[in-house]
Amino acid sequence: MKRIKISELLETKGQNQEVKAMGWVRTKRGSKNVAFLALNDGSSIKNIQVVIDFDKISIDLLENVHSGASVAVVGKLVPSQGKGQSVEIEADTLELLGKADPDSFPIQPKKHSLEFLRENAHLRFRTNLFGAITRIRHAMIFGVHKFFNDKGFYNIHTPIITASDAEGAGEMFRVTTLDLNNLPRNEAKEIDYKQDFFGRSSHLTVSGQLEAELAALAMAEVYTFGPTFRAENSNTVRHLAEFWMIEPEMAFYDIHDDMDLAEEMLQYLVKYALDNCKDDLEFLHERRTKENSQKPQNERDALELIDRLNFVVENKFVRLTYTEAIDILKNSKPNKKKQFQYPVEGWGTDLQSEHERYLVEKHFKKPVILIDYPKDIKAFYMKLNDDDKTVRAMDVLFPQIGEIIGGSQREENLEKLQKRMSEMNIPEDEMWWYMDTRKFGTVPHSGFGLGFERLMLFVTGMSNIRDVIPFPRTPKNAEF
RNA sequence: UCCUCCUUCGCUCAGCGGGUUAGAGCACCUGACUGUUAAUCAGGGGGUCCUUGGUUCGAGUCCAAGAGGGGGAGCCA
Repeated sequence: MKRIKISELLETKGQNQEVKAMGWVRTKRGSKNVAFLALNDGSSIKNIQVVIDFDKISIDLLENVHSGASVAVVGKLVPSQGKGQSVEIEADTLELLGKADPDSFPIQPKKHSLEFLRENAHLRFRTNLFGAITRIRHAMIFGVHKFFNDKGFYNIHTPIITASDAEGAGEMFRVTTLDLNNLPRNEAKEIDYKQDFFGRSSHLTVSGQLEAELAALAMAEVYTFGPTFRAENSNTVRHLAEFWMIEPEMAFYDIHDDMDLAEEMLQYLVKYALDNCKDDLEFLHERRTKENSQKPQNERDALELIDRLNFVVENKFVRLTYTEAIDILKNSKPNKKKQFQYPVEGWGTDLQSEHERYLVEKHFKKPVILIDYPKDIKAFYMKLNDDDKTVRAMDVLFPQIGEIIGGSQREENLEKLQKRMSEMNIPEDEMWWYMDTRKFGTVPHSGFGLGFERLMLFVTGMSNIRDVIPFPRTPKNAEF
């Protein structure tokens, strides 16, 4: 007999038809004549109730059925006599597939701390919370590809191992097959990477952008969606050493087209979650609301989760220049009252996260896109404005997350690019292939990077990035 | 990397200003209960109080170092 997914069973009318369900027991409740199993198979946040009548099934069979055990049930799908569900299965046979010894199985039908579940990341999929996050994560991945496919973008697999360490997006993980106990040296006593696997020094990618640019300057509109690695010693709720990044790159787009695309994409993806993950979002909404009610008034969310998502879908993002932002911040109450840890003094320094949070959460109360940053605090490939002081960079700032997107119009003029590279000590000879696109048929083009897990934080309302990726990689942690 | 807090049965947490046999809820086991909704009620078992060293007549409690973890900051997506 063929198994039917629980999500499908829950949508079906109970008409005494014989069905088979397989899954993991969430809870077991019993009384003298009858027992109830809440069964889950990952297809939905909802469980199906299995009714065990001791006249039909021996009570001994239930001896090893505890939370976490896997079972196969064959029985009749009937309308439920109880209140919490519309249908249930009256079991005719119950087969224990795998027991879960309650003395050692760590996931119990109760609230666990997120820290505890992180240490049990191999089993945390078995909880309502991580089931919901996992389904939403899948939907968002699918939504990303659908968005770009519908717009005629091509997906490009950019390399995960790269030999260019010129980009400066962050510290890199070295990739090598050299014997670390016996490193080959050249005449200058330096490590001789000529003898390494690729014949040169190589690393895990920190961004697919440069390669995506190469593709965009032929295919016009492309995007990458792949793993990205940063060997920075960042210990925060917003950083991972291994994360997934979405990087579109578009020929013939200027910075304004770039911002339009970023805004459209974020709204599309949030709406995609609202439309496709209703049950899971409602669960997360409830959870966050409960959590909120236990916080002091001034730390509570202004909007509840689903309202916050709707708000982003329905409202235009605010756009302003870095210079305008500095003016607002300089004249802001917290700055005058010296409540910022880093006072806003002059033009030219980067904004601290407290400043970004003030703009988004207090001043505008909307997502904000900042443009035209000072050139000295941004990367070499960003297009210089006519003022010679600022570049056509844009950052999208979100409530509670901070920077969710960083992007720019790229410098397409060869001479200007070379000048910036020499100013910033980027070796041109390693980047000959990048320069070639500016030599041959260069065009204005733009792109941005979206940290997928940061989007997941926003959509799920979770507060730690380690909880929105199945197996987080952070400093001192690569378990599982 | 810096600042700060935490580590007590399987889980979540109490534990006073050092002083008898270290507590509770959940889970587990036993029993009760006419179909329960993280069922309920009664009883039971379960602890190298993170590790090492120190102070003390006496340390879960105080001090030091180490390990692991949380939160904040920096770097960024």
